[in-house]
Amino acid sequence: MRLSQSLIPTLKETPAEAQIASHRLMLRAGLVRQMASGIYAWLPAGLKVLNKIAQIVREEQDAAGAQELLMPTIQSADLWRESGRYDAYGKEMLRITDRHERELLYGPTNEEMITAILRDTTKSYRDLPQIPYHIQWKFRDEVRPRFGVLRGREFLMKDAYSFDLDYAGALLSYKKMMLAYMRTFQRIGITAIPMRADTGQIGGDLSHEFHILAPTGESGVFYDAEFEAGDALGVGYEPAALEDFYDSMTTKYAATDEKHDLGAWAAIPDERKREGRGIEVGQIFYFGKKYSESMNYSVIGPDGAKLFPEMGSYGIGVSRLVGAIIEARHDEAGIVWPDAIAPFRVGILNLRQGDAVTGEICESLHAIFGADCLYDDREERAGAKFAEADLMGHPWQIIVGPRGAANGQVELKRRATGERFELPVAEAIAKVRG
RNA sequence: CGGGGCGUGGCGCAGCCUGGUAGCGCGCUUGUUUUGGGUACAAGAGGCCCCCGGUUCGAAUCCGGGCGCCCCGACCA
Repeated sequence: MRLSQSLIPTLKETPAEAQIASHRLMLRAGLVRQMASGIYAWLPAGLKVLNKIAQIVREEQDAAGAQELLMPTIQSADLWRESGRYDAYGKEMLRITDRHERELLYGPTNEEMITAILRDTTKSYRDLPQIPYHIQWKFRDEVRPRFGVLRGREFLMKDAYSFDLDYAGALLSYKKMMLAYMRTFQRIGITAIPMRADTGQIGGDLSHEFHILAPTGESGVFYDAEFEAGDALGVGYEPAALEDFYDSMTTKYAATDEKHDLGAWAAIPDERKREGRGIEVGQIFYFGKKYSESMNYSVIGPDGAKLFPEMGSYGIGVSRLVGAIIEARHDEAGIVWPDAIAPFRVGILNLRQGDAVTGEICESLHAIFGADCLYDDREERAGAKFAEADLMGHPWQIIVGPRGAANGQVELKRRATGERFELPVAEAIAKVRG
């Protein structure tokens, strides 16, 4: 992609409304534009990040045995009356009336709808277990939207729902999702820690929140340093491995300030105590038969008797993750994207636009990296290009100046560490490719 | 939902108190200059001053109403 032809409206100055780092940087780096309070348009670079995160989430959900589908954003009020949540949900739910005076709503979550779908399509115990999921926009009419996409009203969420025949099955689904989540966050390139949580609005009795560590996080978190060493990508879904993994996640201490237990905390050796701030980017729940019973969803068991499935639900805030990752990964100059989700893996900086030698090298690099690179081919000074590349946070920068170009050398800069290497073009390419 | 604040070119702001035909910096366009960390000079373009109503010879400015947005708190993927 050529920067001169792209729709990436970077800003030199910070818009007045943006208070926290991620919001400022998302606006300045041209990822989003606010369209209304808590409602954002995703511009090309922002959408690339969103899509890359969604793709990792999707791959890990699939690996855990979940199946993707897509439910609508608009739902019927009647569905919510079945579970009793239409009245219970309150003003956060955006209620809509159509031309025939039918009551609709913009979905804040999908337990009712997915239960209705399974109720219509699964009749026998042989049809379960199932873990359907989708990645869809949600709307919650927050009293006070803030922090950019971290607390928007419209947000993109992955929500999965598990349906099992009994408690043991439900617990297994829960454990699979826990592993899928840890694998997902690790692949994205951030540290996330599961913490025991209240079940809130959704109801139930087993739940974990996933917090990623960021100095500006909304909640205080306390955890055992051993979480930092975990490697979920090395864990598979075989029963024994899954069991061990789940135990290791749930027996170590981790809590938000709300649930902090001073007694248990005291038992941890001082050198393993970690305190910080966290941003919640996901939550998983087991809630049993709450919806299957209230919505009269049963399947016929092996003995011919009705059986109400055991359910759980599993959310990841995809759009929130974009903001949360930036909170965790930025410096004074701008964003420091993890490699896996950067909008562009590499930025190419032509320090002397119009020069035949630098131009030729840049064009060839551009041809090689294609959509994975952003070629700064603007008629700008070197300083401006450096500043924008740092702002946009490309993991790698290939800096092509007249000095080195004459000798076939370019400068490779690693955004995260600031390391620079003077290299022949071919070696720079190889290094970026890893 | 309680408390506070703000709406003036794309962005950041001044002007408003003490009405008199709108200004600064950045960005944008053109030219010259510069050429490795947001360059300098010059010439330009761009504004229903959030909306409606009122007061007045005259309203960005005063008065009334509305809408939008932000911040603090309570609440939340």
